[in-house]
Amino acid sequence: MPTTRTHPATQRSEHTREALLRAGTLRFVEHGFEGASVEQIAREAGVNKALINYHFGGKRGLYVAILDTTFGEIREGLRALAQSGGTPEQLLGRMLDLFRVMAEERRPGFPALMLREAMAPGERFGRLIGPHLAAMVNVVRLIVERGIREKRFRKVDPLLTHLAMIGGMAFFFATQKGREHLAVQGAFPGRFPTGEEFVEYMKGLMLNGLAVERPPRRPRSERSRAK
Amino acid sequence: MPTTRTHPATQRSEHTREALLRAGTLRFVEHGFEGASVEQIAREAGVNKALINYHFGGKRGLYVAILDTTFGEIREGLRALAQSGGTPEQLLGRMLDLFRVMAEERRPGFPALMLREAMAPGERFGRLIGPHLAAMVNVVRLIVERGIREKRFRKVDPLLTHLAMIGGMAFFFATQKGREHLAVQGAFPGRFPTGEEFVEYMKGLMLNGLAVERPPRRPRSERSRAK
DNA sequence: GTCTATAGGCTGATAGAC
DNA sequence: GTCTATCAGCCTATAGAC
Repeated sequence: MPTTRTHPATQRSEHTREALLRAGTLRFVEHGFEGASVEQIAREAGVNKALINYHFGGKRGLYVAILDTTFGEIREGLRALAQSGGTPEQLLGRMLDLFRVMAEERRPGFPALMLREAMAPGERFGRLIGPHLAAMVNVVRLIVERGIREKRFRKVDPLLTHLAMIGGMAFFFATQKGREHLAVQGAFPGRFPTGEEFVEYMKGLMLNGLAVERPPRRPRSERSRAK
Repeated sequence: MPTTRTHPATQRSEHTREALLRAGTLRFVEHGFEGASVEQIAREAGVNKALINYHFGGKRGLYVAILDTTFGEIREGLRALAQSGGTPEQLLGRMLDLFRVMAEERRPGFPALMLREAMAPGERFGRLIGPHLAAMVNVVRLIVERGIREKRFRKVDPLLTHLAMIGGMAFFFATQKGREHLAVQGAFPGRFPTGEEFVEYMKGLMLNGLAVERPPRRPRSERSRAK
């Protein structure tokens, strides 16, 4: 079988596989499954295009392998997070940090992969991505439900909370390149916020937005400026 | 010229154009530009595929026409919103309502179109979508800045506010079908929230999250349950 | 304006030498 | 495992009849 290695991994084949996974990720993230071509991926990986068929059984096989490894890693990170201690506020913050690290460092482009799959749900969507997404929803749900139980959060819907928070994050990181692109053309207004900036903003928004006590409608006077 | 009509619009050609625009939107939204085929679009529109070239000058021409009309309408709605009166809170709420109406009724699929473009920024991205996005950012910026000036909002960054809010909205509506799909397979946890539900949630999150007075860290006792 | 027929390019995949 | 050569299929676009 091509996809499961028979020889020790200390061979050129390992390099080939990983080069294809890396180049494939880049192309699939930017152009989607249909938009990417195996020739371009192979060229970018510096290997012959026939090797995509040999190692992964075809274009779709490469794509599935990429989704698998990517979301497997995300899920592992979530598992560790769910077991760690702290207040619900801290856990939510740590989840946002994890998302950023994955999106910017460990698995660049994973938000775009996720979004593309969710927008064009084929058969594979449910089987492949579904369980991983469900795990993500579940972590948020546990945190939010605990926050509510401990009277730290308002009685919000955990699923809607997940959608608003993770949706905002996925959108931001999936469209970072687009903003850069616009920036170069001078077509985008204002600054080009970094991932860290956005994550800090999101933490503030969520923690204030979820907090129990409602602020008074009329502000008395100017106080506590957010730095 | 094919794209600008010379004859009165009371002809079959008008029907053909609109059938192609409608079918094209569906296909482009679901499969992206590369993933959609003109043959399928023409079949779905019930017209001959050569007419795509006649009326729009080709596949790309049809796509551009779709982006143009879609985002033109969004922008018009925003213009009206910006001129209407009310508190910053009301304006933000009305903007979210407008987004939902556009995404679910007037221009189904527009969030997906926006996302796909933003994820794969080509040359046309800046020229075509850029100005429309800039207009969107600008409306949020004006509202948020007024809210801050009037001491109703915290001193938040308007651009980050826009990204979190509109990003969450775009994500939600672009992935609605995906959730339905998962729901059928039983792979998605929990309910399947409607657009209206999500918009109401987002209003609450933003207004609480942006509000001036910070809630105390320790809740005194259980009060004011959010309905 | 609409349709049929067809051209021409590109894509993913495979057979077979090394 | 890697590479070259090649194929069949699909896709967009066009020419020309009506």
